[in-house]
Amino acid sequence: MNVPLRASVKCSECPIRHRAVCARCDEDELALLEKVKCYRSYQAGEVILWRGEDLEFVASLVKGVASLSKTLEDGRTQMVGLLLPSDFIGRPGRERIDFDVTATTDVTLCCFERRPFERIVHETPNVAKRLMELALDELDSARDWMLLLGRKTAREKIATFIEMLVRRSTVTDFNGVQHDLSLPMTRDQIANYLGLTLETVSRQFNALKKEGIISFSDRRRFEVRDIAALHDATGDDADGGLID
Amino acid sequence: MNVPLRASVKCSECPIRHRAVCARCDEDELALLEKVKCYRSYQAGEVILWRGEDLEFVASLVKGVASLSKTLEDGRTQMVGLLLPSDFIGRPGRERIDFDVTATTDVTLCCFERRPFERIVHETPNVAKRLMELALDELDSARDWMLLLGRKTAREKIATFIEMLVRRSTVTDFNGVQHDLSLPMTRDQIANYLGLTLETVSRQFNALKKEGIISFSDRRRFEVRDIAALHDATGDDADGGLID
DNA sequence: CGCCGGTTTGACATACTTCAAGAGAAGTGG
DNA sequence: CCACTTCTCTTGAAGTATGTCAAACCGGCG
Repeated sequence: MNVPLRASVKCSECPIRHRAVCARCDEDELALLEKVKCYRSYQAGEVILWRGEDLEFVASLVKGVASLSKTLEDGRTQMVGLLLPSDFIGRPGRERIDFDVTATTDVTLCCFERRPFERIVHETPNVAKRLMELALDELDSARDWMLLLGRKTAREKIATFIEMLVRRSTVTDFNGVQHDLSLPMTRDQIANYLGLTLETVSRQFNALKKEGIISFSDRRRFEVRDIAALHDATGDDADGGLID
Repeated sequence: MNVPLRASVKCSECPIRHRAVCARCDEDELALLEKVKCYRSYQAGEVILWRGEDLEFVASLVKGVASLSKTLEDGRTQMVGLLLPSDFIGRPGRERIDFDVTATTDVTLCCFERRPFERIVHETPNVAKRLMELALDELDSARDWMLLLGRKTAREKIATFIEMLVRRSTVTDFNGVQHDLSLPMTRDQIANYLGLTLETVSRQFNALKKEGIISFSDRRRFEVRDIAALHDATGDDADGGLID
């Protein structure tokens, strides 16, 4: 459990300043948080929190990708959430979590000890409010995921997954040109995310490739060649959830 | 869209007083809510809210069962939530919802107009806090459901579903004796809940019946004969989530 | 009585999994 | 720099759980 502490960035220069739990804070409130925060890093594959473990800290994800997952007795596992920068780990008023949190890529967290943080939540409506928004956003995406898991075909699942990657990455740097995107996880992890096997994931990726909808420059980096066809393959309706 | 208004029960005598959004309110706060509340009833099958529709009210479910569902272009549908008494419909700060809400059985709601309610939330930390708890509970059960949808077999899904019914109903009246339970929905609705077809649901019910794990007194009423075997069939581990 | 929605049951189809083998990359140590 | 291992990914062949289609059943109700 290698958890090197790293120097923190100043809040005012933090890349997730405007989206994380602190998004609505004014300067004074930010100073309050700044006093108790500390950075931690994890390598890809490291477990950040075990299911059932006592939560000693809560955190904002600053950099990288982490996943929430649940496992059945016999080892079948299902990811139940994907955390991207600005997402929050841990909940006010909860001492435990019922899933494992794992670093999918190298990850940097902005951590707060749970107790002091809860006091701040209690006294800072702007933090409490933002926390509520984040929880509701997660609920929305959990429900989209339920539709995918329960009703979509393998092909639709893969297409939806790719479309989500495109959307969540071009949000950050969009200037007309489509860059290569990279899969933040292995086929196996994608399978656990989509409720499939890794073989099916592989076959569906290659099917979309053969149809010219996507192309790979290497096993992890790809490009979308035909975004309309990709969308058609998702099974969603025309404007599906694009009401940002 | 038949929405007869019904006389409200006094909050102090309300059956969901201690679990709903008002659970943490004191007498004064309750009076505030009492002033703006009103009851509405819906018949089984009626749509309470359409996806995308403007939310004019939010509500607590007082009596009955309602469901949240999402539908793909070609008609495949997936339930993404089941609302039981004390569950909340609608979210502060959200003007729309991205799923349909339908009355599964006859339903009674305790409604609040959205705007006045949001003002109350803003000024009443006890309501805001409870709303947060309810959202987090929903998030937890959404994640359990994702594991079920993504990784469980038809048999495990049915067993899990029955176990949930047992748990949520004996919570209310537990006195050692196990009464008949009734399925609050049709096979078709159960199928949409579990990500199956109605035929598979029917077959799995009958399989469990043949094995003596459950028995039916009629198509809707059943009894659990072997609760240990039922639990084994869920695929969950021994103490699975029973940390109430 | 006859219809009707919900349900059961059977026969068949198939999407996905499972099992197995091999191909590429990527790292390790000599 | 080259074996050697290891890990991830691909591809094929075969198996199976679940879906699809169709018919019959059942209880309730006009």
